Amino acid sequence: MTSRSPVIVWFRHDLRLADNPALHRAVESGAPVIPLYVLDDGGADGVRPPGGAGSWWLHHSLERLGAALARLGSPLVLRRGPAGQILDRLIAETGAGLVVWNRECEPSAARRDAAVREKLAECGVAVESFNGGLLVEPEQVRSKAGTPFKVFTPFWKTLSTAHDPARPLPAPAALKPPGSAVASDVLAAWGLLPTSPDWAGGLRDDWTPGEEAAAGRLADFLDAILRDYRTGRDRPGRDGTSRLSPHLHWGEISPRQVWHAARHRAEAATGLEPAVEAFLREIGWREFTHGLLLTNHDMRTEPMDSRFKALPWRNDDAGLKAWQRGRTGYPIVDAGMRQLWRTGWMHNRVRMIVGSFLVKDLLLPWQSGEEWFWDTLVDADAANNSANWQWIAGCGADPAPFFRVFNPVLQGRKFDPDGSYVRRYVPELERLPDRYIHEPWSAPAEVLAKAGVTLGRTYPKPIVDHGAARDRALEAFRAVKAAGKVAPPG
DNA sequence: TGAAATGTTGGGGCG
DNA sequence: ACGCCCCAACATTTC
Repeated sequence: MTSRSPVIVWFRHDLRLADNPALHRAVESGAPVIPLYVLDDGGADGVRPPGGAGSWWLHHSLERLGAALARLGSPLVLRRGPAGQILDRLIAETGAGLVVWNRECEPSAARRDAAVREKLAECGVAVESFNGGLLVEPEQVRSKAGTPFKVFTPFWKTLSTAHDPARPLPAPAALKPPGSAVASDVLAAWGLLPTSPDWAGGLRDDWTPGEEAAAGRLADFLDAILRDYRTGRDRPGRDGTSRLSPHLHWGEISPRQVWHAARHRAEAATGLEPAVEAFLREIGWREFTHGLLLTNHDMRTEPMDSRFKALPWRNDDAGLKAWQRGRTGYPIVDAGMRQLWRTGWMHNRVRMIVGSFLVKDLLLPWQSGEEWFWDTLVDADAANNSANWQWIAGCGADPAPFFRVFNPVLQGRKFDPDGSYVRRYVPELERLPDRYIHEPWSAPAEVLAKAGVTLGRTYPKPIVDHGAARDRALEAFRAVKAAGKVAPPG
């Protein structure tokens, strides 16, 4: 390959300049660089297109990336359609001799990439791929027996001690543009933003997509939030988590950047080590769920513990709708679902509570929760979303025990003791005293009246009785677990 | 990264 | 002073 023959950098979930191995490789080659993003929203390759909230994020992230690439000298090329065809055409137009990308774990994307690679090889175009999205490639984290870990803790112990995540690569200083301009779609014409109605106001208020904002958020988190992370991360009414999930999902920041920045803090300041450990452990869960995709290709739809296929899920459209819209009558659940609907994100503690409520209290299939989250979360991620739903349903790898049923009142009292989270997202309960904020149905009539609450009118009555629902779930789950058990000898 | 039921303990009121 | 009971606080087990 001559240095005149351009290199195509195919961007996917790596919408950044810094620590981007594929981009770095292209720039190092000295050849002209053509940055490309392909939107395959018809799902021709079998890759699930982003949902509504994800599309909103993608639009803005591409906007930022495009501006940054243009500043460096080679604008981002946007094309729409099946990736293989798009690449063929672009290679024909530009004479590119090398295509580079950072690898994806999601099975249909990996299949697509393998097919593209093979097809390009036949035409004499080289492909190089890199690990840009994980601390360590999942194939490299193995038990002593050489098998993938099924339990998180030993996985993380091995990864964090036996491996040393690579140092982040610098962002390129400049890009050599191709000889002549390459045609690109206009981003606005992709229709990734909502129009009628424009429901993205809450997303705009809470989020700034893009690499610069991601780096800023990491710095703020390390400066101001990390110190109290171990308790603060469980308090949804506070800004106590990193909120990096959408930035990580879209690759605006890499886990290696996060890892090294956090480790550096732990070395520079005393007393931070436990907080850094707790935080990086969460990054570890991301690694773990991505690795699961390698051996569980249908993790999105099929329970990893196949006994759960027999679970007698209910069919209850009204219940599902009440859950989706935050009208279950349980304030902490409704606050969570409304935070999701309004801002495209939900605090992790509350994700567990609403997940438990859907799967255990309503006995509705975890897949319906997965689908709703896919459409509404800005950080919706094939690995995390599926694995975490399976975790809460009890059918995943290293799952929550089936008998662990969250009590929405106790969880509310414990993690939102002053009711600030509920009041922010369920304003019709704003004036209820703390004592009743998580269980309005047990407030005396005069307290409700004084707070302007009429149950069943201004705020729903609970759609299920938690105690009874818990018993129902335990019975259903116990039967399923027992059915698959091998009878003990004797 | 639970909750509820059940068991244990120890202090204090009281006869 | 002592035994008895009550019950909160904590620990254990069970789902």
